[in-house]
Parts: sequence; structure tokens; C-alpha cells
Amino acid sequence: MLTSERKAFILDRLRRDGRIVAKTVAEALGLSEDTLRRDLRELAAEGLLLRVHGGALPASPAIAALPARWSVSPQSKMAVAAVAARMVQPGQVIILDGGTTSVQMARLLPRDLAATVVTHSPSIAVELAGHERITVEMIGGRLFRHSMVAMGTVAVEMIAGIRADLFFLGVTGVHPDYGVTTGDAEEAAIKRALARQAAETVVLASAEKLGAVSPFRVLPLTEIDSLVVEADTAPALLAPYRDRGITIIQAEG
Amino acid sequence: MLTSERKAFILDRLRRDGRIVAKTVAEALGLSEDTLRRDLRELAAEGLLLRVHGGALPASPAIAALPARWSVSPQSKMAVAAVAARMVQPGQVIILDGGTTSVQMARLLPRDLAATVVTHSPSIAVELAGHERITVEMIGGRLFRHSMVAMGTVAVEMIAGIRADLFFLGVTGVHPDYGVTTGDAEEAAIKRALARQAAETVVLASAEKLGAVSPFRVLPLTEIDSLVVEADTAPALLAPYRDRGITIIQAEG
DNA sequence: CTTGACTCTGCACGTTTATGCACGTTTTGT
DNA sequence: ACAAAACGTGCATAAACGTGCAGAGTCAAG
Repeated sequence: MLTSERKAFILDRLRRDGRIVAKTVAEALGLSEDTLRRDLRELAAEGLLLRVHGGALPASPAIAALPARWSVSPQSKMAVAAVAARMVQPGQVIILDGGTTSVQMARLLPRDLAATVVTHSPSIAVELAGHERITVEMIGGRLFRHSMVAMGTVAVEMIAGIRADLFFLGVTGVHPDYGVTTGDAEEAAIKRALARQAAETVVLASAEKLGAVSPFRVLPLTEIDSLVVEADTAPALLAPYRDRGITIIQAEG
Repeated sequence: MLTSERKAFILDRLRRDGRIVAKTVAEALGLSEDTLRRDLRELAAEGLLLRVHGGALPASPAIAALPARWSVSPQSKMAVAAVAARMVQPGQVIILDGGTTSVQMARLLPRDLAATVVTHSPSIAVELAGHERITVEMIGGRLFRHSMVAMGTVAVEMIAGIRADLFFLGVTGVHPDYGVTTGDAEEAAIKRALARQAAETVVLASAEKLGAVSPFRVLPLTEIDSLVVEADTAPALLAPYRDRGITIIQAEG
């Protein structure tokens, strides 16, 4: 049995039973408890479950719903998300876009932050359930499965009635000439609509996105105010954005 | 039972009963009172409950962590959810209410079912991410933390534009005279609004809800079409509903 | 085919955590 | 004031844990 198969099995079992007992599952799979514990530790590190003494419990379902893409570069996204989370001031109204980085960011918002979060991503809404002092405004509409966000006319209408201080935008490409881009036209339009309603737009740019271009443009760079990047991003990669007057916010090493 | 599960159980019980008697719970869980007292002490240290002589009381009126309720006993509500999930026909438009039973039901919908699900619960939306052939319509609005559903005027407006075949309603009380009830007035209103838009209303009634009454009425029994209950529900408990012409759907043992 | 780098797994070890019992103290109710 | 219940603490035991290490397997370069 492959390691990844095993991990899938663990997650599946966790969903079915609502819990994992390390010893039991190790027996069921004919493996040593050591290996299983290792798996649990790794899955927990990816945020896919909650490690507890004796086994594991479900993490928030929000994260589990976006499993595949997590493998990309968790630590990079985590660092970017952490910095972005610290940018939010008490009392502000912020818009959170969909995507794994944003979900992570929601999770990393200070526990006692009093603010309003507008989002079209149910994953983020679920993630914020634990933040007692955050008011969550959910934008409705038809759910776009790929990125788990509400879209369509209904969503756009609802967005039009909002004014926010900050918009944290997640994209798949950030390029000096082509601006920020994403893989779906409708999604690009929604992101654009969200950006229009915020005083400031902040792009969450984990490592692999810099210099990348996707089919549909969300915004030109002129519409971007800040760019959050990792600590070890090459200065040369950042220069073009800085030259265009975009504030670069870098996670410290 | 895992330690953290046990703590979740304690908090759940505390929320349900409004208090914890150390001795009683220790017996119920088959543990020494020492262990239980230790748990109570620790939970109190975390500020999750108020330790008093003989047991514990809620720390603040509204410590309601929905995720905690999950780990407690997924099995009990599972049966009701499973039966309800099988009621959905291909091509139908259904409305799913919030609550743990509904989330479980969403999860148990057939993998290959092609249907449309309307919901005001982000948890359910997230849960349905894996169901490729289900179209999810998310209802927006301000998130009501306790039960993780969108509420408010925006939600009501959006609901008004929907027509569905079935509405699966989750409540906290089902009573022959008082009808179906829940703990929050606004929530009751939203549920009522949802019921108005569906041709048929189905109540998900796990065991402990039958005969219970909560402060706010959602609907009188005359507005209810079906009632889904567990396999081992006493026939005497069901008779009043059957007499009123409500279809009883019982999970098989 | 061989070698070396790498990954995965299980084992051994010392450490941490959870639990129940014993005992003395505090609180409660009468 | 007194007895009973509830409590906290210290302690012993067992389970769960993390780490370092070694053997087996995989893969690519030589």
C-alpha cells in the first residue's frame, strides 16, 4: 500500500467515524503504530486533521475540502497567509477571496480580532466560525466547485452593496506585464467586482505564482496596492512591482 | 474514547443541560471522578466553563463551538441522515437547512446524484464539494455563529427567489401540540421562509428531539409533510404525528 | 550491473501524558 | 458542630509519544 493511499484511507476513515484512534487503525492496516503516528503528524502539519493524544479528530471541514492543491507548497502559503493575517486592523471590514492561501489566512487571523469579513467562500466562513468577534458576511450564489466560491449574477449583485477597507486577492499568476491572472473568466470577473468595492487590494502571492500567467486577467498591476510574498523571494523578481509603486510586504525569514 | 473527545462531550453536555454534575458524567462515561474533575479543571483553566462545587456551569451564555459537537456521537444522527439522503431523487431541487444532522445528510448523499442543493449553511456547501454532479446554490447573508447559517434580510430576499421540491428541516424540538421549534427567533423565521419555497417539508428528528419544545416555533405540524426518525423510536411517540397525517419515515434497524 | 543517494518502515530507547488510587483538606448540608 | 460529599495533591502505572537508527526498497547515474 502506498503512503498516499494510506493517508487517503486515514482521512476517509476520519470522515466516516469522526475520529481516528492510532492503535486501531494501525492494526487495521497491519502497520506499526509508529508509521501511523508519522502519517498523522504529517497530515496534521498540512492542516488536514487535528492531532490529539491517542489519535486524531477532524480539522475544520473547510480545509479538508481542498485536499489536492495543498501538496503544492504549504509552507510558502502558510508564511504569506500569516503575514497577511497580521495586516488586518481591529474594526476593519475586509474581503477575503477564495483559495487555499486565503483559507489559511482566515485561520491565522488573531483569535480576538474584532472585525468584519466578507467572503464568497464557504470554506472561509466555516474556518471563521471559531473567531467569536469576527462578523462574517457570506456572499451567496452558485458554487464554483473548483475553487469553492460563490459566483454568478446573484453574487455580483450582492457584492455591489458592500464597501470594504481591504481586499485580499488570491490569484494563480502575477506578472509584471500581464498583471494578476486566474484560470476562469467568470472567476476573474468576480474578483474584479470584489476589488472595486475595496479601498485597497492586496495580492497574496506565494512563491510559485510570481512571473506566472494564467488565461484570464483579473486586474492590471495599476489596480494593485500591495503584494504579499515569502521571505526568500529573490529581490530581482520583486523589482518590477516595486518600480510600479506596489508595496511589497515580505514575510520575515 | 479520546481525551479531547471527552472534553468535547463535556462541553456539549454542558451546552445541552446547562450544567455538569461531575459524578453523573463520570458514571455515564465509565470513568473515575478524578479524571473527570481533572478535565473540568483544565477546561475551566481554558475559560471554557465555570468550575463550581459538584460540577460546572457555562462560562458565558454563548460558548457554542459547532465543531465540538461533531466529535461527540456521529453515529446516532447518522441513521436519520442516511435515510433522508436516500429520499432525494435525481434532478430534484432540495433545500438543506443547517445543523449537524443536515451536514451529515449532505455527506451521505449518493456520490453520483445529479441534483441541485440550496443551502444557507457554508458547512454544507463545503461538504458537498466532493459531489461533482450536485449544483450548490449558496444563500448569503450575515452568518449566525451558533448554527453556522446565513441569516438576515439579505438571506430572506435571496430565499424568496427560489423554488424547490423538498426542504429538509433541522430543528431542536418536535412536539405534537407545539409543532417544530428552535432556539432562536430569527433562525425560526429563516426556516419558515425556506419552508415556504419548497413543495414539501421534511423534518429530521433524531431521537432526543421528539417531544421536546424550544422557545420559538418554526411551523405548526400542519405544515409538515414528513418526519424522519430513528429505527428504534417507540411507536407510541410517533402515533400523534401519524394521526395528523404526517408521513413517518423510519430508518431500518 | 554496481554504486550511492534517497525514501519508507519498524524497532529501541527515553520522555511525556493520561488515569486511577490513596490520603488529607475543604465545602456543604443538616 | 458534625458527617458526608466533593475536592486537590502526590504517586504509581500504563499507554502514547518523539527521536534516532538500521534495514529494505527504489531510482538514477556511472
